[in-house]
Amino acid sequence: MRIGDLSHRTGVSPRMLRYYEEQGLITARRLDNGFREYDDYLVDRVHKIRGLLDAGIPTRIIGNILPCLHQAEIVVEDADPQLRAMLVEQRDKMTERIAVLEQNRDALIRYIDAMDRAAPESNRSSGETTAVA
Amino acid sequence: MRIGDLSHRTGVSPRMLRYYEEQGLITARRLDNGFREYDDYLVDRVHKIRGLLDAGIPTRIIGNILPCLHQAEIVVEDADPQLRAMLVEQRDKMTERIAVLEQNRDALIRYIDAMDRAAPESNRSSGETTAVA
DNA sequence: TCGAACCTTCACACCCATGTCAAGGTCAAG
DNA sequence: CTTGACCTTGACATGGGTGTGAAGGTTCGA
Repeated sequence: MRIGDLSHRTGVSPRMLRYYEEQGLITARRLDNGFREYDDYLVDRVHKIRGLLDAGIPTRIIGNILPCLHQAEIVVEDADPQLRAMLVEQRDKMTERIAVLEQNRDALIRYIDAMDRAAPESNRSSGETTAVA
Repeated sequence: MRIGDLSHRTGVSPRMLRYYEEQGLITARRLDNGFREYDDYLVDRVHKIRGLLDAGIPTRIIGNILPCLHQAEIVVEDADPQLRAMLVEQRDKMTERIAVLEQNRDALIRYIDAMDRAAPESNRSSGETTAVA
């Protein structure tokens, strides 16, 4: 698949796909004409990158943890303590971010509920659920 | 409390406190000499701002949702549907971010576990727990 | 053969969160 | 009165993620 295809399949601009490559997050083979050729698994990978980026993780960190994210048990023979420390740090930062987000989301939920209770009948702008999911 | 105090109590630089004020996230009274004077409740507020910023929420959004975050039931008489839509959107984005972070953190946890199983005895760099907290 | 649609690299430009520095005012302690 | 620690505003700088445009190559269908 070429860069336009990957872009369409992921909703990420070609500009950004080249940037992620430059940052070492994805790699592409090259066709004879110089065009980038991407493997299918990169669609998922790019989605994962987007999610992490949106969650405030910078590309440098993403690059570090990405190899460890797909499945464990694979190539865990090195046991580099540096790497382990970094992973533990990122794990804890994520846990912290999760706590903050949950707390604030719950406050939002309560506020929205209060609005709805204060003004029944109105609001409810089409196909949207107030459920917590 | 003046800016240096607030800075010490929150770990946020004076520069950033002024910036948050400029962005409408906090406000300060002024003393006769022009110095900013902060109320105690701002310590918590600044911590909250930091948490949201670290979680990838931009100041503009923070400014919008912050008034709704402290307690519901207060001044919910307006029932502006614009506001409600924005809150719902942010609630959903947070839920999404939480899901992404949990998923990736869990992958990290599995990977770390796998490392530890592959290389017992070593690692374990002092006072750190592998528990999920 | 031509044009459209794609690709390449490179560069400039933007926003945002942040640091840092300069030039100056306030105030309390020595 | 001076010094040092604090405050003010304003400006310039930087890094990260992103958009956009120029100048040019490839490919394919009319």
